[in-house]
Amino acid sequence: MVSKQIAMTTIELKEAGLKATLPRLKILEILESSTDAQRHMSAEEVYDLLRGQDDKIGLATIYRVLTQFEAAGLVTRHNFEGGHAVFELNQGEHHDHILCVKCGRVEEFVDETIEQRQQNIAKEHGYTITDHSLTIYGICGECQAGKV
Amino acid sequence: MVSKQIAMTTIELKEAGLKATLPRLKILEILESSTDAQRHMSAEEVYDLLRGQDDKIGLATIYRVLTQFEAAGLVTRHNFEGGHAVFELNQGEHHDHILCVKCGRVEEFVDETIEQRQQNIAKEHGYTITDHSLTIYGICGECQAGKV
DNA sequence: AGGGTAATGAGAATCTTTTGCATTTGCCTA
DNA sequence: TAGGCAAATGCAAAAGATTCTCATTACCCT
Repeated sequence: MVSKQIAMTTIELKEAGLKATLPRLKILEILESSTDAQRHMSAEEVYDLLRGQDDKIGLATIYRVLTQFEAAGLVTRHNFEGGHAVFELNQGEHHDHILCVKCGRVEEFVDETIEQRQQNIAKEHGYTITDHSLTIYGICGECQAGKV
Repeated sequence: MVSKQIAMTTIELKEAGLKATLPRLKILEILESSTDAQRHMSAEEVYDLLRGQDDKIGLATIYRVLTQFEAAGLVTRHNFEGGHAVFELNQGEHHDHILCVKCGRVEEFVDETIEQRQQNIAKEHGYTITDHSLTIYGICGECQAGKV
């Protein structure tokens, strides 16, 4: 039921300290219902998906809301290559990304050793970590296999 | 002597398979003479430096040349946070970055353990690595010390 | 030195993201 | 539950970064 979905997202927004407005609910819904293959979406993609289901929400609002979600810790913004940022719903633990430069597929991974080393490196340089981003670019198995 | 500098950069360009034009020589010179504190420059910054020494080179050319340099392996483009790319001359070995979100300082580091783990992760996922980028964001010692 | 080709400059165009402002909506109180 | 205020939204314009177009200029080869 849509109403139950909405009810849940309303609570999430309230908990994040954000007023539960319709645009915010819709955007959060889009992010939560995204499949693995499209967990990483640009503002434009969210905009198009919402237009597709004829909830017209202004692009400016999408940007504003995603930025607020980021500040509230609900989503993470990634500056992968390509000139536009992509957003991902925060769920589960922190992870890094490996993406295919041919087909654009994005996969996630967690590596405790790397996490640990990063902490050490920051300490050695006298930094307090606020964030970090590790992205491996490569060619995925499928793309190596053939079709391009 | 400037002429010796030019002579050297000319050779570098030729070796990279690029015609040795004046704009390319000037841009390469700027990159090579940059201090550690400004090894990572945006196209706009290169443009301003060149204007400062009254070699007026169009911004479009800066972008074109930097992109060619990247393709030729002379420089690396980084998409740090902040909406604009920065370029860095390739010299010495590969390295990653740790940067201060307060003052913008960028430092470099190399960690063999992390490099190794990345290779393993790529292999586990069936990828052939073409590139990777690890950036740690934090607050440097100086900025923690005081002056916001 | 002369010519063909590739490179450059300037500005227009494009793309992504932000902002200003009038209008609307969520939420709290009476 | 209605009323009102502050916050949120939509639209259009602006801003910032990067790319493209095309006429002009500069390399490089012979």
